[in-house]
Amino acid sequence: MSIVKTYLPKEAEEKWYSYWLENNFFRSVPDDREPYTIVIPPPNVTGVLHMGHMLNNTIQDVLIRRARMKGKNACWVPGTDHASIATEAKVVAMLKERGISKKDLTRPEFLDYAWEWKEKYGGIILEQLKKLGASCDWERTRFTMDDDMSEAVIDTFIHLYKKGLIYRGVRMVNWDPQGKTAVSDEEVIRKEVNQKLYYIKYKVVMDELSLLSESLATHHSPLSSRYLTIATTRPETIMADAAICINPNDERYLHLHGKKVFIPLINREIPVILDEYVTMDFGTGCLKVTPAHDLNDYELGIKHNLPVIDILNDDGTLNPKAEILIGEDRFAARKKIAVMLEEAGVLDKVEEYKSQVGFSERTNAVIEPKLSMQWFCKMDEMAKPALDYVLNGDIKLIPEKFANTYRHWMENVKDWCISRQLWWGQQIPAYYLPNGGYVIAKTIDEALAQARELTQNPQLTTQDLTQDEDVLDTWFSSWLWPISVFDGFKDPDNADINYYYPTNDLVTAPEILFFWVARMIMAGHEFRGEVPFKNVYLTGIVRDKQGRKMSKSLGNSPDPLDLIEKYGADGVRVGMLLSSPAGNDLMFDESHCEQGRNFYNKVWNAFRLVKGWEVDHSLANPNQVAINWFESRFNQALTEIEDNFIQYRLSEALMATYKLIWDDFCAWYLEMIKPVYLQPIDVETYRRTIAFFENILKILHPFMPFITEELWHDELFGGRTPMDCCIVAQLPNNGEINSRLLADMESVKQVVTQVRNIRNSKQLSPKEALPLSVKSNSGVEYLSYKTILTRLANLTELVLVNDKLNGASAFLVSTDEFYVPLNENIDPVVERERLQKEKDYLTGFLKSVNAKLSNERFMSNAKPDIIEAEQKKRADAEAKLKIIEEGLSGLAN
RNA sequence: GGGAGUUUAGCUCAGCUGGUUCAGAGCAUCUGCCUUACAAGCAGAGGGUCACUGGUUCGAACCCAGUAACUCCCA
Repeated sequence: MSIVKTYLPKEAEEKWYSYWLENNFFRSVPDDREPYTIVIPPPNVTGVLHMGHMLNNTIQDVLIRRARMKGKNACWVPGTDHASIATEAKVVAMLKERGISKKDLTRPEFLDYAWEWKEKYGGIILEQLKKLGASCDWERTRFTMDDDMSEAVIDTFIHLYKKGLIYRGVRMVNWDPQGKTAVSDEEVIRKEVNQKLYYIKYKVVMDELSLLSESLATHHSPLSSRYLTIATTRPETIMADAAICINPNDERYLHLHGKKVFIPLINREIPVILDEYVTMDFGTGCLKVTPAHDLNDYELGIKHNLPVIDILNDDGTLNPKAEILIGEDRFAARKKIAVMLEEAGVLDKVEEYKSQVGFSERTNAVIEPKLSMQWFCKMDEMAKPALDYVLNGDIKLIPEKFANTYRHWMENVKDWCISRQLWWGQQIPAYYLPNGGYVIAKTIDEALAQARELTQNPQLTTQDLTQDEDVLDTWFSSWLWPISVFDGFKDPDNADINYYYPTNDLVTAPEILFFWVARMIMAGHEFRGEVPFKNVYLTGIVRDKQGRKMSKSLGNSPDPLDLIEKYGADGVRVGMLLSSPAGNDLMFDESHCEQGRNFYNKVWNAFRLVKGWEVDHSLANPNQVAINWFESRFNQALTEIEDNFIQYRLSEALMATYKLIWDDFCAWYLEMIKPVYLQPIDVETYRRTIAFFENILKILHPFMPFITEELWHDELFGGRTPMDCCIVAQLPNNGEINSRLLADMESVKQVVTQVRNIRNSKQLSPKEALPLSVKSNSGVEYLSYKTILTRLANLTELVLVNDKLNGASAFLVSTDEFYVPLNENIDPVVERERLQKEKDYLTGFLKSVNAKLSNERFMSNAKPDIIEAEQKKRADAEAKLKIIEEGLSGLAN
């Protein structure tokens, strides 16, 4: 055979991907077919392909290819996200390497560098997706900072501002002191960290009365009433304390009600306040309240009307309001103040303590809760319809369990901080007036007009206006993605948006269900009055074998491109999908890719077999039964696969395809029909087998696009026109299923297995043909399967008998009795043991069935078909028992 | 601390409305085979107290309650 024994994917991948591109198979323009649309979750423009992308995009590609093969107009829109903070960080780092500091650049200069960087590295991830086989319509590639995409963002801001949904205000935000920007809650990663819990004594301000009561009551309390002790992980913030809070029900501290205390080291007086918010059994039960530096304290401060003392600069160093340690970094200050407290004799003790600390997703700096002036988008009003879409099923979350989480979040939604103290992104269209106040406008000219009107001052010039320095959160771009990629803002009634929107499926990670998916739904409702997509398929996290999330810092993630190199894109795709039900984390193991590789190699070798056959037109077709069986089996599998896809059970759809091909087609069908070595095959079997093979290529294509396209074009399948490609072939239609034939064949397969088993256990060579006698009690006509049985079980003869055969190896399939007369004697002891075991099992089984059937409550409560099934079980078991008992008594003789 | 989820074979997971000979699949393992498509393979086989304890029911992996362990989200 001239064809190589193992399939080499590399060449075919490059060849066919180019071919698909050249022939515009990924291109979609509106026509009169039904659309099927997916918008890609735009990866960060700074990103490189990681395993999460592989999983996510493999799923999208499977869905889009299948839709294409079902005759839909399939459109997969690709693109990237400008990722303001991540990209800005990378550009700053790049400039630093070149010896340039961001501080020394003007905004336009910096942006020039940023765009330069984006042009150079921005497309990498999309190129990598091509290696995976992603069939995106690349002509539609978008970037969230493209001019018209940015315009949509600004228009949206203005629209929402006019509606009163955007406002400016001072709020507690997550401050990244390294990036010197606010970040959203979702960009904060909480990690458990070993910290220290410092117990600090605050001196109580004493008056004479308290001194008196102290002398009367102290022996009840182990704590000195001259001091109270608080526990904190952040001693450097004591200078910002506004109060000490205790629980009014805490009997230990009744004597502190209405008192004041001194902050150590700076001796500022602060009140003791009462609030049930304080947990009595945490720490000492005394809580220092620091409104400027803790979200809960901030709220407590508002409730008790406490002053806000902010002692930190934007970069995390202490400012003059701290009075001491001015200019020190917060962590250096923490160490120093511990020493100072110790020296002052007010550090009671230090304990090891584990707690959750927030880190910036981008810079990994410890997040500082900080009060600052920011822009916010109101969420309540928009959240309601967005919640309803999911609750009433207009949008389905897959798996459904995420609806709970979604609901919880939407019912407790907080306003969205949309400003970021960065340059890379869409600059907020707010223009400040010289005397305070601001206007919101798309251009500076419009801003000027508004400003003149507002101030009634026609002398104002653009020079007098200052645009807000900040940019908008990247998610404020990406929430518009399903609309903006089709120009739905610029041109709300254009052909594309009318045709493709709402899109069909969104494939993304549950981590961004809220800050991306939910907001897209809000935007969809706000700007189109419609859902942005109908189904949201939530993938899991790709983890390593030990269950750890794959990450660069852990170094536990394989490079996806290396995997493709090693196992082929088809192998990796299958590897990703084999064990990744929706919503479940994927425990990735390279062996899955190996399994994928083995699978395409199996397909390749099945092809080699068929390819090698010579046809003899004079031969009759001996394989009609096998052909009919496989046809039915194929149609049955088609239904199973379709059913799995409807339920988005992609792993199971793949597994059904895998088993159909490997087990039914290769292990059974091809073995049934393949001619003896170097013998020709009849034309009918040949023709039908090739047709089966072609259908197999079709159903396999969405999972393994490359090998299927490669084989599709082989001359075995006849001539192909240039546009006749597997990628656009139409999936086979459901055909007839002969269930009687399928059931019979299950018995036939069991017979084959049993005979092989006998051979195996007697250590006979597979080459040794054996005779087989059958006493059929079930009505299955085994003689009509004689060709198959003879072939697969390697029989010398198949004869029907009316009586059991003594001295032969026997087995039962259903209620049919089979006998293999062997030259050697059957060991009666072993045989008796075998039969007795089976008898015991059946007796027990029959007993349980009888118990049901004689139970009145079962008979009156169970559905008729259940009862019928039980009756059949009883009949079958009784028949089998009878046969076995005959066998046993035969042995006794 | 609040909420959600998970727990089925060595591993990764199915198991639908409680009811078929129901305890499954793939991988891994073991045994025998280099049998002319494929050793990346073929033919067989062995693996489980369905986390635990109760309850409901004629009947529970499945429903209910509690317990334990793990995971995620929110504080």
